[in-house]
This record gives sequence, structure tokens and C-alpha cells, in this order.
Amino acid sequence: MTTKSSLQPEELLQNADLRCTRGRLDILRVLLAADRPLSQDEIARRMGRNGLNKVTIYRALEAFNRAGFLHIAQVQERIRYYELAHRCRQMRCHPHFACVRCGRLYCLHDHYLPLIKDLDQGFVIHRQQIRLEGLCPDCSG
Amino acid sequence: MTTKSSLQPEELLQNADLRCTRGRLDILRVLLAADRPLSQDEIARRMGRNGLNKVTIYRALEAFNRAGFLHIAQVQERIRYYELAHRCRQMRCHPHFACVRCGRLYCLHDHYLPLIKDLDQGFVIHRQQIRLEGLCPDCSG
DNA sequence: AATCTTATTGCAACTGAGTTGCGTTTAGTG
DNA sequence: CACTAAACGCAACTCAGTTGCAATAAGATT
Repeated sequence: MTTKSSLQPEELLQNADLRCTRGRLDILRVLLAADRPLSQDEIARRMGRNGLNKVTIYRALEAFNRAGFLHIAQVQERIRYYELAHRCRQMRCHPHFACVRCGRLYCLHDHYLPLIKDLDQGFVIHRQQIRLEGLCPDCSG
Repeated sequence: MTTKSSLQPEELLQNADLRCTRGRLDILRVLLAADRPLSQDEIARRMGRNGLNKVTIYRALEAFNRAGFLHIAQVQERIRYYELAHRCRQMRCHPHFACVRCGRLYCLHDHYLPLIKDLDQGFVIHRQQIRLEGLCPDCSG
């Protein structure tokens, strides 16, 4: 959320009114050292033998996410949604809007963004997807 | 994929060398009538009492996806990936690149797109996410 | 330092979307 | 009508993520 908040694990926790336990500090250290988003499983593995129970890790991540200094990359829902591919451009689907309250998924057929370009050598793009998250008209009233 | 291919269920199947069974035609009719991406469960419900087994629906959707005229909206992976929120802008995370071959998820910190605007009245955006899918340098060689 | 409150943790059992194996049915060709 | 491979149904499975509850331990208070 914030671009220049502190990156000290202790401060992150204190600012969010969370307790500075060894386990949570370890999780944060792992995430700070990571160069890409990690799954629960990867986090656990990188914590080594002094690792936490997976339930505890999930609950910590949930707390961090609520506090706003951790993001869940890509998507909330476990469920896949399917749609016909007409109305999609080459490599670009129309964006989708997911309502965080009612869970509905809307198509934004009229709101294309340009395709990202100038990626590093070697990346071959098959598809670009855009997802908006927020409140839909029914739920924002 | 294509913008102006036929929308006749029969043609979609024939062009893809798939058999025109009643079940698959029903799935396509449901998807054509839908105004948003649907989950397997929603598709099954909309097919009514002459519905298919859920495994069969999954396999049909998989075949449609392989043929290219159906998209899986938003995401492939069942697993969630977590990352700290620094280096994200207000409402916009940096894009991610998911390699379809090795499964790795890369952060594209230097490739922001503008925030989508001019949404219909009532939509409140909390966050915009961008995901690219394709082959990473390790896998495209 | 001892006590207290409540956040954090671990364990076991659960949930449910999606998958796999395998035997049966059926579309569509010959 | 026969044949072959695609499509289908069923039962059992996988496994990321969740829930309930009792045990532990921050850290504030006395």
C-alpha cells in the first residue's frame, strides 16, 4: 500500500499493533529477502527447522494482509471462472472487476489497457490479464 | 482469441474438431448467454436437470480452453502467492509474469500501466492487478 | 517479579474445487 | 451396421486453505 514505509520487521508489526513473535519476524524476514511472491509452502520451507505450523503461517499472512503491508498476488478466489474468448483481443482479455463484498465478477469490455512491452530479453508473452478489485454499484451504495 | 469467429455452438465445436454432443452444446449455450465469467458450479446449475457430471464439465472446459475459444478468467493456479506491499503504488501492484512452463512468478517492478478509469457509476476501485502469462527466459530458449 | 489479558500457536479434523482411473456410452466415419 | 476414439459417469482421491479448541506466551498492569 505505502511506498516508503519502514521495512524493519519489528516496525511493521508494531505499527500494525501485532505482537513481535519470533515466528512472525521470521516470516517477514523471509518475505523481505524474497525476490518474488511466495506461497505458504515456500515460506515454510525457507523458514527451515524452526518453522511454524502451516495454520499459523496462514493466520499470520492473513493478519499482515489485513494490516495492509502484505499483498496476495494475483487473486483471492480459489474458484476458476470461465468465459468464451470472443470479445478478447489478441493476447489481451478485457479486464474484470471483482467485487470484494458480493463476490461477483464483472466484464469491462470497453476498458482495454495497452499491452506491456519492453520486457527483459527472453520473456514471451502469451496473454495479459487485468483484474480490478473493489465494490460494485450494488455494494458501494 | 479471435475477435470475429462464429458464435454458433456447433461451429465452435466443429472448427475445433470436437464432437457435437448435447452436453457440450448446452455448456456453450450457457456460456454464450452469460454476461460474465461463470464457475463450473454456476454452469452446472444453469444447465438444469439435464446437466452433466461435474468431471465431464471440467473436461469439456479444458478442451474448449485448449481449442482456444474459451478463457479461464483471471488465474490458473490454485495456490496463492504473498508478497510485501512496499514497491506497490496506491491501488496498483506491479505486474506479475507467470511462466506457464515452470510455474515461476516474476515481479515486473518497472512496468506499470495506468489505472483504468471512467468505470460506470458506482464502481469503487480498491486495487488493480496485472498478470502476464507466457514463457520466462529459462523456458523460452 | 508475579499476575493478567488476549494475541498467537499447534493439532486434528474438516472443506471443497479440481483431478485421476477406469469402465461404459455414443458421435460420427466407413 | 460395425468400428474407433471421443465423451461421459462414478468413486475415490488430492491438497491448499479453514475451523474449533485447548495450550502457550507477548507485553501491559500491578
